[in-house]
Amino acid sequence: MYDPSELINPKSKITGQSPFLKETSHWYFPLGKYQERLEKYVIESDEKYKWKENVLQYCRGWFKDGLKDRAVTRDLDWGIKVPIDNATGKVLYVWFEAVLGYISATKELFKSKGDLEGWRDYWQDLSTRYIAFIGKDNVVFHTIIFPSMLMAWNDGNADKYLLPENVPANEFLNFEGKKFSKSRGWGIDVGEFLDLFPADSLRYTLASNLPENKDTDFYWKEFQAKNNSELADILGNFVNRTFIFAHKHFEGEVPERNELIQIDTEMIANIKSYPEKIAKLIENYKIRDAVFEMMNLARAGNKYFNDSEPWVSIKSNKEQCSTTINICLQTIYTLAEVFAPVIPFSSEKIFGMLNVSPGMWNDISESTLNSGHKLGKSEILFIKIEDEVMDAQINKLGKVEEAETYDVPLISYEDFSKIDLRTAKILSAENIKKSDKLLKLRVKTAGGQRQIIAGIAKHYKPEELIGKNVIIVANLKPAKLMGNESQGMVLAVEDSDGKLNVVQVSDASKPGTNVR
RNA sequence: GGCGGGGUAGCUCAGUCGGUUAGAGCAGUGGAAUCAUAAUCCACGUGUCGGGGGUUCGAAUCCCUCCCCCGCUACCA
Repeated sequence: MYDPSELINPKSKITGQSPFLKETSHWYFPLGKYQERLEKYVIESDEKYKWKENVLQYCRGWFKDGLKDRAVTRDLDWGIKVPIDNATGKVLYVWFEAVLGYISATKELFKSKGDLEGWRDYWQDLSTRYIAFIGKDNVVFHTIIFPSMLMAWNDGNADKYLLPENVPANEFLNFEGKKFSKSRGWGIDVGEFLDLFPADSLRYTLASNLPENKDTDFYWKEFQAKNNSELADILGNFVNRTFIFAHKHFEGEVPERNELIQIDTEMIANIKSYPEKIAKLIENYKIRDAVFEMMNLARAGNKYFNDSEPWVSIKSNKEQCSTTINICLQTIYTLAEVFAPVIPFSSEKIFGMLNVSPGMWNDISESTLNSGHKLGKSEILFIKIEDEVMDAQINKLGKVEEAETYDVPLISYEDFSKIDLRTAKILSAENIKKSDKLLKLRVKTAGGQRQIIAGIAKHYKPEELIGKNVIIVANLKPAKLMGNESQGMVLAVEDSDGKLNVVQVSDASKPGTNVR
């Protein structure tokens, strides 16, 4: 990487001008003044709330180098103008302004609701837990810069702002092995995505593969697999088989829970332990593990259903069958509760199918549903995504990428020099009988006149070409096209409409001039 | 260049302040069952833990070195 001042003879790619140094002045934030307090803040927050190791490392690195005062203004003609008199042409540095934008946005939100003070609950109420979920590139702005700004304000004002309790930064999410890039068409727009697939399927896929420890990728195939073999096959099918069974054999009601045998008590223990386990993981920002455990509860449900064999006991021991279905339904209630943060729409559907309203997480118990409670209508929760649908998305990507990639074999200068390119003046042009593509041209070039057959009849009328100065490949081996010998080739390029345009040169070049 | 993170099974990822035969899900192979969206359940992993060197009774884990990927490093948010 070069410093701009080290470049030799630099030029702007756009204007061709050379950059020059100029003097300017800026407003600075005295970050150095806050180092001690910031270090204390980070250490204490970590002790209290257990910060992530990578986040701590970032901070330690900055502290070790020593915090330097930072310019918080820039000379740009766009951005947030510095709101003081002698600051014309100055805008706020993005990270000095963006973090404040979080507060402004909250204020705006409440203002639009007609509540001018509501924003304070989020930024100033001591019971608020301020947690910054961000990507790895933003760590220092949320652990050092913004907290120092808030400290500065808090020092001089009565209304004090909260500092983040934790900044559980994630790494980056990539797309099909490469970085997202709007300009290169690599990725998919969320809105577009949601037109095609359910939000919950996306939410589940993202949550179960969150880049908590390192960069991860979104793959269409993985999305399909997660939707089909986890959401549909494991969770969806467990819910579906239970509901169908209850409607078919128990009149759509929650059946009695009778005498418990070992697998019953084991499953009941799961209903109690999973929410606790999942809650703990979420509180420690281990979302992936939490999501995995959510699905494990559905797995346990399937296993319980399988091992209990209600399709056998319905005939031989209806009381036991009744117990099995009761416990399966309680499990489904629990699944709806624990899955709610990840797949809220499906969760709501399940509550509807159970004909109950969602409760509080801490109230989840093994007997939330009373026997005799009437169940709602059951429906399929997740539709599987077919291969063809997925392939269509993948193919779409390939096309964009192909068009953008320039990957052709290199040739040596020697190879290039073998090609004899010459200017040529078109003296005459005429259509060739029985051909709708070819034109017969007479051109003047090096070595006198010659005949060239060009495949441009669909793009030019003969008379349009006469007198044009073009470029030809002069040493191409002669070939016969539709019975006419062609002694060379005219260069042409296709425009965005698919029309061919012959490459032209100015009249100043004598016909036969070498093109280099 | 400096700082930080990462490189572990076909794929996506856990595990890393040294310690029993390195794990999970998916995919794959075989079997069981048939209530269910042909869904479910059970069984099956000889992986150069990026390469090389070192410390140690013992290294994916600590140290050195090299390679590759990502982020930050005063004007993209």
